[in-house]
Amino acid sequence: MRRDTGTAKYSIRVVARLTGVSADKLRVWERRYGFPSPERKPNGARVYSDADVERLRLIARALEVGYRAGDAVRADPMSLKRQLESNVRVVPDVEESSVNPDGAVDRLIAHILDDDAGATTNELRSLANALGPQRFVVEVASPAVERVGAEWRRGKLAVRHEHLFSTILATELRLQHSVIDEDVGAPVVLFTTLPGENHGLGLEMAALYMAGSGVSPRLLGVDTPTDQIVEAALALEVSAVGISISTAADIESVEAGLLHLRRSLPTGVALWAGGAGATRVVASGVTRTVSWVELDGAITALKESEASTQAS
Amino acid sequence: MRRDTGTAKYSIRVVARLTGVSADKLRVWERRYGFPSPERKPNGARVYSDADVERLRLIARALEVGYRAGDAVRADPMSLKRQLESNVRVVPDVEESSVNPDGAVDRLIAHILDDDAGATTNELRSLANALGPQRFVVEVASPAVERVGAEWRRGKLAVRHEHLFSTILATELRLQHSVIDEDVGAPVVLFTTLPGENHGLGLEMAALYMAGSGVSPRLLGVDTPTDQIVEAALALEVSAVGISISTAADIESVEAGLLHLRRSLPTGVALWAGGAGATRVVASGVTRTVSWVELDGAITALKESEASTQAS
DNA sequence: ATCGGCGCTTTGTCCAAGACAACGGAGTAT
DNA sequence: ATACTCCGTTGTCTTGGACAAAGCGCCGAT
Repeated sequence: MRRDTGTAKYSIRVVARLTGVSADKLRVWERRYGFPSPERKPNGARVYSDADVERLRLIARALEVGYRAGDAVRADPMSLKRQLESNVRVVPDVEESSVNPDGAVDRLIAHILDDDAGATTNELRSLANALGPQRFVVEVASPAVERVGAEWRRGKLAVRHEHLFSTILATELRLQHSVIDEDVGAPVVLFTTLPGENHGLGLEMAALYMAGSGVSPRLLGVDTPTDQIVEAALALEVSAVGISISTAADIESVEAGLLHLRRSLPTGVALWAGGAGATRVVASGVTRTVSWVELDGAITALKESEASTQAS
Repeated sequence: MRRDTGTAKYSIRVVARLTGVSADKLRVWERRYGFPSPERKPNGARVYSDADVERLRLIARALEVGYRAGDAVRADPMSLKRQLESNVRVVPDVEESSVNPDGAVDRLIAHILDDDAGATTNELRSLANALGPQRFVVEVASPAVERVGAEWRRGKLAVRHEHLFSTILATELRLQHSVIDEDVGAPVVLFTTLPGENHGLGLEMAALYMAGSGVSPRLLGVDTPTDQIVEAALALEVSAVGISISTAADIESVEAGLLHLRRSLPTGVALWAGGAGATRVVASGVTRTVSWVELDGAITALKESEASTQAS
């Protein structure tokens, strides 16, 4: 992302906020381990790059999982990334210090009940750093959204709690997303909702999930007319279009919208229907991606067909 | 507060958190003005007392109102307290900066027309970094939103362009917001929209603007029932509630909602109506903040009343 | 084999003094 | 009045050093 016109530069304070690594730590790591060694302004002030921030986030993740600072900072970023993705706990058992997605949702609910936006944000951020994009979406964000809905139906949470949580989670999802670098050759997928559908959290989660698995998501916001979806898909030359459908959606208009989309989109462009409301979708030519595993399958299939057509 | 020993002791880090005065500032004030001059642990680490924290809070409030640091730190605490209670504003309010969006908005429109999300993001980010939160909102974000609406009405931009731009701008606004740290003692303001209102960009802009001017905004998302707004306001102990109203809003239900809010909220809690649709609002007890200057005025008034009532 | 001490190492935070950019006020020239 | 320069103020950044807490590894005793 954004590497064409001179990469973004960050001061030490901004990097500290973006990565959760204190300014003191950044300096002492530089002194001891040689990374990060940012450029300097004429007066000596450190100027960090996007690449620095990205690698620092990786390191922050490693630390949360149990790596030792020196090892994580000195490690080769690529292999470190592989290590983290292979999901291997370096520290064997660990009385589940901070990385316990199960208790995490409980903690989040408690913070929301307290109307404590700051604590909720902190919890989400450290979880996101520890787990990485995909696990964060699958193990935290998605269950938390369901749980909030359930607690609301049980009457334990008020509407305002749900609103507050949605806002905070959406912010965190976008923040995480904005830091991920895009692969240049990655297939592009357009995410949006049909007219009348105003629930956008599913889009944000899907987008972050994709961004972490080598796909370039493009968000078009909610409540988009079908012809506009088609136009955007053509203009962006996307490989697939993802539609998020909530439980509250009117199934008939959804079906109609999906069929219209399927007819209007080029056959080479896949059409995915995700979200809790997508279980009811039966339209042909539409891939249902209700669970994250299914979404994963769709991504894999997309990449494969991409690779094969590209070979021609 | 006991005599010699036994009072609570705080490390520099804790004091920074407690008072909102950064550790750097604490040290440099000590060096320059002689206060605070805490005791030391054998190894030299500073140990602050309750009295230090109390006086620092006072100083922080004085700074907020416009005192110069050196004066406030050196001032006798008792007379400083009296000064603050007498509700005198030292610094006159801010002169409105000249609205000069350069060609930035034009460039943004061009990028949106190209469906170029990356370039749009780049442009927005560098503008935000260059201008700072408030000027970014006033001189870029706000005019750009208006301009996109105008171009859409002229038929130059399609709905999808507007959706795309809204998504990107909202992301950037939240990103900028997340980098700002909150003042501890800052008044809290709740931002949301009334039921039926789904346009949230105004909220994001207002929130970022506020965050840059010493107020802690709390976003509650769009389309919130009035009783939920009231509950949230009470739970968060906010000083004001900001309602964003778009041009498309139904003026009658808006008026009804505002009146209901005004009746249900404590009299001490201000009620602001902002956004393009707020020009038509006539409800009494509601402060109209249609322009950014008006919002500034409301913020100033809020801080003043805050400072005077806090003298308990 | 397991457990409890005991040093060595790692790591994060704190310290001191200095530098400087951003800002505002005061004085001066146009 | 307006614009300009100069200077004091203020907050944040810098370096390199110090150290406490926690982690880690080793060793001997049970």
